[in-house]
Amino acid sequence: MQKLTPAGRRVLDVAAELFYRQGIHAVGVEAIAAGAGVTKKTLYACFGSKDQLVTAYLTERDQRWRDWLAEWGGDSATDRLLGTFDALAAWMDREDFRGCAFVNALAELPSADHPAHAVVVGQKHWMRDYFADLAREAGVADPEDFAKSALLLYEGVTVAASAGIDGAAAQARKAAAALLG
Amino acid sequence: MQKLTPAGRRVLDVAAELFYRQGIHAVGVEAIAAGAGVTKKTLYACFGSKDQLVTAYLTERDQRWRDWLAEWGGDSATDRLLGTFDALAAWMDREDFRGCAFVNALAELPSADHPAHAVVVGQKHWMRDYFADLAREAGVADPEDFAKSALLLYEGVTVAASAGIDGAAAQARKAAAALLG
DNA sequence: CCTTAGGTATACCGACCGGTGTGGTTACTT
DNA sequence: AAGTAACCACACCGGTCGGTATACCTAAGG
Repeated sequence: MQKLTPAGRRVLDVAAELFYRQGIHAVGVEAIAAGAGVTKKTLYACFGSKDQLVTAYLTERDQRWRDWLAEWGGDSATDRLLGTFDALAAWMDREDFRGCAFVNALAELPSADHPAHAVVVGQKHWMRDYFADLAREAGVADPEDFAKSALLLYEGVTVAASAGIDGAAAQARKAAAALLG
Repeated sequence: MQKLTPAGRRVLDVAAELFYRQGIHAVGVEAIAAGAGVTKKTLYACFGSKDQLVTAYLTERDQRWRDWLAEWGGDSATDRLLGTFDALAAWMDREDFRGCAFVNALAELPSADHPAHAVVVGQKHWMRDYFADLAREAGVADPEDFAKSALLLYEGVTVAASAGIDGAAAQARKAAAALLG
């Protein structure tokens, strides 16, 4: 995403908030423009279409999550590996959680042709590779195998939490530790 | 759900297909009525509102999944426990999978007041209890703890599969077996 | 000094949304 | 024979959707 004009920046911030909070289909461009104190004309000048605005929203959110993870230190590779679930717990605490934005987007955008689809798929594969890299560094016997299981636990956390199941992140961390052996 | 008239039955079948395939917001009552060969008047006589139709769709899908699980036999409690992931794999193969209908519904219906919300939450808690009961029967040391982890894996499978990750169900089964010790 | 980028405001477009009203037809029940 | 439940056809409602058109304003840069 190239640099945005001040108005474009406001639009993307408001869109991100509304899309996540209320869902993509449920939010109209009119409401986004109004929330950003901007006319629809400006919104369309900056993003071209609602679909592209959605894609920009997901792309930026993906980047923010990767930055969040990168800053989440840990002494050893194992610490950083299991720390992923602590980072997730902390992320979910920041806002009133409404599930994984990428999973939610997938639910609302069935067409595989939608540009947002690739962003979501990319994010999940990146997470799996992230787990695999750390597992390799930690000397896990089969890093790819562990990474696949870790991804399942990771995705399970967001779903379970949004369905009102408490302590999902801590549970996932415990299970992942058990799988490490 | 009380018994439906033939027209109501067709409406619910078509609605289930369209809601799952295209998403709830993306499907209008007009399209459902047309698909069922029925007028909107009849649709509203049978279900009252789109929200109630959505709720009926999820409720029936929940029941179908429980029936599917119940028929999925297994010699021992452990077999039935791990067999859940085989049942899930088979379920996902039946149709061209588009994720967990309940998770998708949650993504599209942010309001916790929506009657469908309770159906989704109920389904997830039922699954956790299902795992816990089987784990207890199988003599697992801490059945509740295992059930929580199993639920995470279970939810992870549907998300990962819809994000194009192959072999998620088999991976979950393997991980669950490892957690059983 | 004049152009251009980045805005403003407002009105408009066709299409579709969930939901209702009116009235007529069929078929089974009592 | 009368009544009723289940359905059809069709027209209509106010509201919102994503997106565009016209016209004007303002500040920065050659």
